[in-house]
Amino acid sequence: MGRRAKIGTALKGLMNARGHHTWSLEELHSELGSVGVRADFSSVFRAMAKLEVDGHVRRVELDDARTHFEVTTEHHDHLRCATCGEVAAVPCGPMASAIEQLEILTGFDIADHRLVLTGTCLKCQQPAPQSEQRSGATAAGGSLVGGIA
Amino acid sequence: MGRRAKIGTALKGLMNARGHHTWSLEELHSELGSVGVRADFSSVFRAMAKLEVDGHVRRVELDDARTHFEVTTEHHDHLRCATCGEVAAVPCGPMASAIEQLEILTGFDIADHRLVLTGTCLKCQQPAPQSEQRSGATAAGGSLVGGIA
DNA sequence: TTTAATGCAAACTATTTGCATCACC
DNA sequence: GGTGATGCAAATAGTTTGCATTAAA
Repeated sequence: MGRRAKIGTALKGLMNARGHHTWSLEELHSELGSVGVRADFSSVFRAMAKLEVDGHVRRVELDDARTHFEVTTEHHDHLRCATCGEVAAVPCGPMASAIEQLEILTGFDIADHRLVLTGTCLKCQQPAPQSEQRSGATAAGGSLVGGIA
Repeated sequence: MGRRAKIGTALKGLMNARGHHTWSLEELHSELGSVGVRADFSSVFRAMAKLEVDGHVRRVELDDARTHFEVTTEHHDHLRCATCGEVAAVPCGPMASAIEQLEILTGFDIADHRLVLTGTCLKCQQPAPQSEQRSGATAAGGSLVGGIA
């Protein structure tokens, strides 16, 4: 088996340490650096590919043009704040009946779905009490939905 | 204004001639060719950018890694057959209550959503009567949903 | 003449791969 | 020694831009 799985391990640790969060390869790479693990970008890429195959992470398509990853949990959808960039996980339970209706309507046998919601999070709806703005998807957040992980 | 809007016009014609369909730049480029209009890829790119700004087309993010376009109609979501690649439009009405629930649940003010469904279309659910399989998103289809355009 | 459209080539971004090397069993 | 992990560099894929040219008002 693997004799030197340092990067993969570090990546898993990193991702698990942050609660729900989605990561681009670039974010993973640079965060890894700031945790003291130097690694080539391609190594991060390959480690993530492996983690994906092994089922530890899942590929997430936001509308970012780049691939994001998240730790594998039960299926859920994503809600992104257009202001601060925070990505929250939302349960997809509320979608169930909509999907059922769509199956009837279209005759498709729907196997999977991907929902990306865009909006404004609670914090950013405030008149900015102490300038809570950010621009990357670097929030520690995800706390909005407790029943997910 | 434009003095020579040939490509843009041809593109609009092409897209309108096909009912609902989503197009990648590559598809647009090659289809344009087979309709007899030679154009550089970058010209197609720019023409589409213009059509988008002018509101004639809309950018669609499937999970394809490439950008797709569709003629602007009322907001709807997309359902892709995993077998034949056909992309159908589905009304997003059934989503309304789900989104409402999610707003309450998360506190987000949801402004927009994007839903991509994956499944098997009616044709491909059959035992393949006369081998109806394709692999690109080249269906003339979209007829499944009448109330869309 | 002025302006937008076009073609060609090249830059860019993000991802992916080839290959030699390295660490660990 | 053998196998997988890693780093470095380069290839890809898709998109986008710079620039000179062309066509129409």
